[in-house]
Amino acid sequence: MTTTSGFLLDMTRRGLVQDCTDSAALDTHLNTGTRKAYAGFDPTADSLTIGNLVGVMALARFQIAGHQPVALMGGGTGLIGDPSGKSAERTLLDEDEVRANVVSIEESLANVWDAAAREADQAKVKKHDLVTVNNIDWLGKLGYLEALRDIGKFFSVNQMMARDSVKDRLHNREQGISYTEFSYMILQAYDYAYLHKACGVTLQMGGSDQWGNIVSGADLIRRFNAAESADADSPHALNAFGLTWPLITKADGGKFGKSESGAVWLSAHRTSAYAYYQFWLNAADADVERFLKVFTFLPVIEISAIMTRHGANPGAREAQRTLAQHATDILHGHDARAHAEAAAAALFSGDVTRLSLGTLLEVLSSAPSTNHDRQQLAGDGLSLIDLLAQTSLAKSKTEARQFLTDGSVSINGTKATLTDRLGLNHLLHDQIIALRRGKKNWHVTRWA
RNA sequence: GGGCGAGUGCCGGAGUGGCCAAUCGGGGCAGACUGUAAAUCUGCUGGCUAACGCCUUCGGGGGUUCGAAUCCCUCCUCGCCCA
Repeated sequence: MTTTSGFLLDMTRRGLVQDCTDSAALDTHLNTGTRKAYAGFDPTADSLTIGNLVGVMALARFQIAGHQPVALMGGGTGLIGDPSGKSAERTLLDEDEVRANVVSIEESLANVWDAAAREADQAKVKKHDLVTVNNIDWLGKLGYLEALRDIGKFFSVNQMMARDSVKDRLHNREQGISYTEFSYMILQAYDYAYLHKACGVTLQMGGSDQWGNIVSGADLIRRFNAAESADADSPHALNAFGLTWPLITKADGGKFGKSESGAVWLSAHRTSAYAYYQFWLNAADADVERFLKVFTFLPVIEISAIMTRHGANPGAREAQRTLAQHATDILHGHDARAHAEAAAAALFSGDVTRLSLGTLLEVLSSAPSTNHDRQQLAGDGLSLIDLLAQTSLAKSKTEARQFLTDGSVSINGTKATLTDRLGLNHLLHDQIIALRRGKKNWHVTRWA
């Protein structure tokens, strides 16, 4: 076998290894065959967020290294809720909702797997397409008595209680932990055991907060094997590895994954390609190198070269631009990336008048909009103050006046004044007027 | 059940009969500068008005007073202490 599994090395270079069970054995394991690894995702919403992207990228890297990635959708465990890092009991979702979420999430990630496949081709690696599994398919069939007999007996309650995630909740009188959530770790450990036995998965990956769950799974596999065969030291039994990456942080201490408009999602219908591109473009200098390593497929050497150039001329922000381009390419595809860039160019130059109607609408598709009666534009026209108060740009006429006095508002890219009135001549393509407040806040008014 | 204390604008926190739309700080928004960054500086931060000014706000309701966030009654909520 001539695999070039530099997977562990690559992950390490990118700063993506926090903890790893027996790294030497894992390295050998990965270098001596095509392996299967999985990472889990919670379908608690119809889209993953950017925080989940590390896991998605890790699976993609695994594939590019010539292995077989498996994405586990926690359709079953999602019905329960992971107590890790949660200070309060979760609200339970129903099964239909979770199934729909899984479908939506899968769709949003299609581009990532395509991108990974291309990388694999380029690296001339035999690619093994990602497999998606949903744990409701086996957890759903698991009977309660069966679970207690076959799985529960391998778990020590004493050990479970010692977990930080449990301890925190146990010592919190106001937010105790229900038996349901307490059982979560058993289910997750069982997932690994199930995938290990049914599909030959030998590595589970996750964020550092999942370390406990991952180790529990590996333990369970060993215990199953010990119970089944007298020879607990059989090679098969030992082939259950775990790997975690550190939580992604920002240098300024802020929470990673938040933009000014809230969480950054991976589904285009939640966070547009444009907004996604902007999110990465706005990365701080202190963060951009790490982000390049974690969120792009660019070789580490190349990233170093980019950072050297960036250091020489930070104003050009080559690093941020490269990051935004690659990250957007991977998630939304090249076309969407190109549109996002064109949109940014038009929006930040403020020159929207030369854009075609199609481009204009697309560029501003993520901006809020309102519909108006074009009769108002006839004759003397409409006072800009009055209109602003009706849009998302100002919440009252007083505020609108304020912004106009400050010189913060522009009509179709031209600075507006307090006394400006809107007329038919302002219409772009005879149907819309684009208003902007400050540098980045756009609002589309449609006139029919 | 008893005692004490507190509830103010997005948040923290002043104000204890008129000068209070309410000091100040944080946050937010905008302008200048800049690299669509950071830092810094400036302005704004209940609503209406071109403006004088007017209207609605200080836990809810009621009252005293020419006049209340400020005094009284009552209700609600929260914190602390004692049973």
